[in-house]
Amino acid sequence: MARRNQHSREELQGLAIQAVRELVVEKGLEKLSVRKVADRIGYTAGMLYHVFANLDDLILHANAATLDQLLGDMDSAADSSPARALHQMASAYLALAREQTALWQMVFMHRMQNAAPVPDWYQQKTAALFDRVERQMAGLATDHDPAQIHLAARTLWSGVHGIAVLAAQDKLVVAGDVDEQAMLESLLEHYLNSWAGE
Amino acid sequence: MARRNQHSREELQGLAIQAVRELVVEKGLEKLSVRKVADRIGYTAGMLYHVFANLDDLILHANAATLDQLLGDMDSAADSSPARALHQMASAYLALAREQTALWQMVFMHRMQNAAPVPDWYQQKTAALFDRVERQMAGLATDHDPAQIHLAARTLWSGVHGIAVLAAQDKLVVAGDVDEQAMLESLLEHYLNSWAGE
DNA sequence: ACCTGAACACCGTTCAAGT
DNA sequence: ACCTGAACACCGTTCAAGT
Repeated sequence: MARRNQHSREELQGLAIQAVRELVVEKGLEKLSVRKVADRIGYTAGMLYHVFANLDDLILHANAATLDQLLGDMDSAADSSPARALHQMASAYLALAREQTALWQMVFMHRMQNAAPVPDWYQQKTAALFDRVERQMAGLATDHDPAQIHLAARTLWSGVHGIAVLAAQDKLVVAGDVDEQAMLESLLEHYLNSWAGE
Repeated sequence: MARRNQHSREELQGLAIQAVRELVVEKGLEKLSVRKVADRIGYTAGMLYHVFANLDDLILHANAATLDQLLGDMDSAADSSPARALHQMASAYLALAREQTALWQMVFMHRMQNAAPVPDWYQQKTAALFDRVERQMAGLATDHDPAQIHLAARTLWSGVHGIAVLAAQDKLVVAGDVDEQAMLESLLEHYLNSWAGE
């Protein structure tokens, strides 16, 4: 058999992406396979290679949906004062790691095979994330030059990311005796205190 | 054939661990396989299951060597003043991520299969790392209670870890326009400034 | 044009059988 | 007791061939 034509190319992509997200939530990233994705949507594994370049490409597209969701959450915090906005953005970032651990892990822990470069469209999405932070930092300390703001934004957000890593790990590995939300507040308060000048 | 008996059980373990570390440095974690490890040391894959529980167990043992090296580097910084010791420890942590990226990645990015729990002996090694940090933090602010010191140590070190993640990523994915050493100094200076009270 | 299904080159893991 | 080698149940990926 062949030529079923029940779905357009775009519908097929959407179905596959949805299946990836479901499977990863149900069984975890390490159990994900092209064959299982194909099974779930009622096609063969070979078909997916007509619609995606390979498994990495498929995962990247599934991650794009998660990143868009995160960017949306972070944007809805942008109206508050810079300090409040940064707190809310960090909380949104941590919430994803805690509540959607598997999806968060797929975004931030998945490494490309063959050390293949991450495509441009994807890198732009992750760069957009740092931009949101930088913009708020700029509003917080108007006397700092752009290079200082760039460095501080990346420093602060690396810290937030590190806490999210710990939160995701603890949820998966061992229930830690840590309050990640408290760590987040400690980081933001003390770092910004000193950086923005009290 | 069988019963070659050229190596003791302990020698076999050492050979396998060494082969894992070499292979991961040469080809990366995603290319590592039980069969390749066995090939490199001149045995069959089956043999490794008489000496290790499975691939995760083998990787954990290889990671133990890296963690011991890191703990050693961090300990040799313990003589300085608390603030200087923390800077040196953080630099040692970052140096591992930058210079031994593949080994660092295997320690901090490898997830267990089947969501199996990380064994006790391994968790104690990673806990030892936080202990080193906590001890220095205690020396820095004698008026803070143990719970505050515990929280601050984990917060600061999550930040250091986040910067190391970024450094490893940039080295593998795309040469970033970031100076991670400067980020480290920014984090330590500002966080400790405010936390320890100016 | 769209999709299949078989094939290729791999995996981790187990375990009866050889010495 | 020590280790092999074959087997099992999987992988990602390709592509000639069917409709």
